Amino acid sequence: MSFFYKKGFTFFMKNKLASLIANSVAVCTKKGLLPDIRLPQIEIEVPANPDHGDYASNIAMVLASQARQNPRKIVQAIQENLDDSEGILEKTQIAGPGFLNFVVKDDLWRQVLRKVLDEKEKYGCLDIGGEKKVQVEFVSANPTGPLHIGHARGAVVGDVLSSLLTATGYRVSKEYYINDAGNQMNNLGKSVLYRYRELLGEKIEFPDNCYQGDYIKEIASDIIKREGRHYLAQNEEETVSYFNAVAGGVILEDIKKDLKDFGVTFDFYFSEKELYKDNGVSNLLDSLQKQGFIYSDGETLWFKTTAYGDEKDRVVIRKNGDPTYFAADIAYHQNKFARGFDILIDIWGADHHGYMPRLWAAIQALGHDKNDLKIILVQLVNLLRAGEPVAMSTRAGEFVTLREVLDEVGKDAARYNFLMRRSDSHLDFDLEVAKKQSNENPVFYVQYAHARICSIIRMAGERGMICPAFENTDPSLLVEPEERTLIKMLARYPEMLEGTARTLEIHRITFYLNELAGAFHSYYNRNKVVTDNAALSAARLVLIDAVRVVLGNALKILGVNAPEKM
RNA sequence: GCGCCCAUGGCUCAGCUGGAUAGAGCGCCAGACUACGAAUCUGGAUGUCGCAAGUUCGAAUCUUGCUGGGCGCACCA
Repeated sequence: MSFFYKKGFTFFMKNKLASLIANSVAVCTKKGLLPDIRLPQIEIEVPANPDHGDYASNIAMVLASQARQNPRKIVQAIQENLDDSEGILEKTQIAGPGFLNFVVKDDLWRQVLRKVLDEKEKYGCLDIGGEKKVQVEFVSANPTGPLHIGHARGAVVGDVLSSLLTATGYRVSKEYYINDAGNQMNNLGKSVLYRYRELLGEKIEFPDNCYQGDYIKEIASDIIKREGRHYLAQNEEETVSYFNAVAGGVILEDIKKDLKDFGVTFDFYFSEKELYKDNGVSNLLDSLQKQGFIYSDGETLWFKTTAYGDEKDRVVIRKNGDPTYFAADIAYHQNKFARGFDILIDIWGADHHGYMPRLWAAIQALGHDKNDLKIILVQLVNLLRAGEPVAMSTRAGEFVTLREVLDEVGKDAARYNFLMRRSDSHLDFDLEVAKKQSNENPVFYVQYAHARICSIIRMAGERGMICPAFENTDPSLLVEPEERTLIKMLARYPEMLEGTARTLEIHRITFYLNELAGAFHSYYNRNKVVTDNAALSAARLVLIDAVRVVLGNALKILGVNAPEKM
């Protein structure tokens, strides 16, 4: 019997069972038990209740109206004519309104352990991406201040998504877009100048649009230390521009360092200024105007985004002649495609959702499919401390930075907490809870399962029982229901990754991990792994080693440490 | 006013894209270490899946309409 299944056990079994059913229906038709009908897509599902078998098919209910027969009668005919010549099934049963339930032989399930242990850290890696080039753009915060907790969530989502897509066969590039051409950056330079003057004795009223955090003061004070006070006498515009560059550079380096300590790295930092080189933006607009996507009302230039379903057209060149942010963004996305990416993924704060239609319109005008740009919205983080909201304001400089969160709760807990909800739903992040080393904090639950397994294997080794290879064990000794549950869960891992990659809903990984860790803890408390029975111990060591591998693989995608001791 | 998202036990959320008796964690109650790690486990109580229609063998899931909440609706980024 061949157990070659590239996309995982479940995928393999579903195909197998679907073809068994298709054959049986054909036989039934030939025998006159069923009328000559068009066979629909055969769905094989995994029942929520294990009493309903390992897999189930609703085929009889789907056929019922077409065949004008009672579903129970149809399913009986199908069951009786099922030809399991390979002997993969323990039994089949008919249940409910007409489900056909399949129980797969335990021997077959146990082969999953062989696969996990053969492939080790590669187990779960898929090739569904077909080496397509994907670019994930995320964080992209303007270097006007340190990253705060809201950025942190987007950072983890982008980072984990990138790891996931890499593991499932895409070629991924992670990019950070630096908005350094607009007037926010100008305000940064101005803010530094105000602090500079203040530090040198002037009395300053800070305008609303200036940044007032302490980091601005530090940068101003560094400039004074290094270069003195001569900027007081110089042309303000030049000084602001220079201070801009200095401050932007310093802050960007700090951001990079914070991200690195958070486990987030980028392949590329892209500066908005690049887009304006060689008149890039205006050349692009010219060419779009020739194609009829852009028109003038005499004073301003408009992009006809309504042609692609936006609610109104959008300005690209203002009355004063300056291009809008949108204009640069069109050029940026054209640039991305020009670099050869097949799929673009943008990760935005959910408050930007109104911006989606115009960007989709733009890429369609550029000749791409709407589906080539996927936009993931990340909802804001509700920061709490012991249940009480923490005030946040960027301008006033009152916010909790990524750095502070890292220092307070650590990388693993912070990352895991951000991954426990769908990214498009609000997230309460409680600093006190994230710090707790208790079961209120699921990251420890999962890490503990991993450490516990390592500990058992260590202890077995000390007693002279080295964790054996699958070939040297008798897996048929694994007969406990908890063992079957664990094996089935390991088998589901590649399929879970596939669904996660397809939907880009990375929270599914944390839910899977919680379940797997729970199944293991439960098993552990009921069954002793290392016993006097050498053969049984060997088989169980192989089982928990496979659990360890899968826990480790999934945690690796999340960028969370899988400790051997805690 | 228009558009997008959301509504599931007391709280925070899942629900594998239409399946069988809707699940976890926290909290509450009652139990389990002379034991491979108790950061764990076992059992119990809690639900008109916001409301109302529709689609079909079958709806938390799809359609429409309400109600209630979040967020957008710049020649800001």
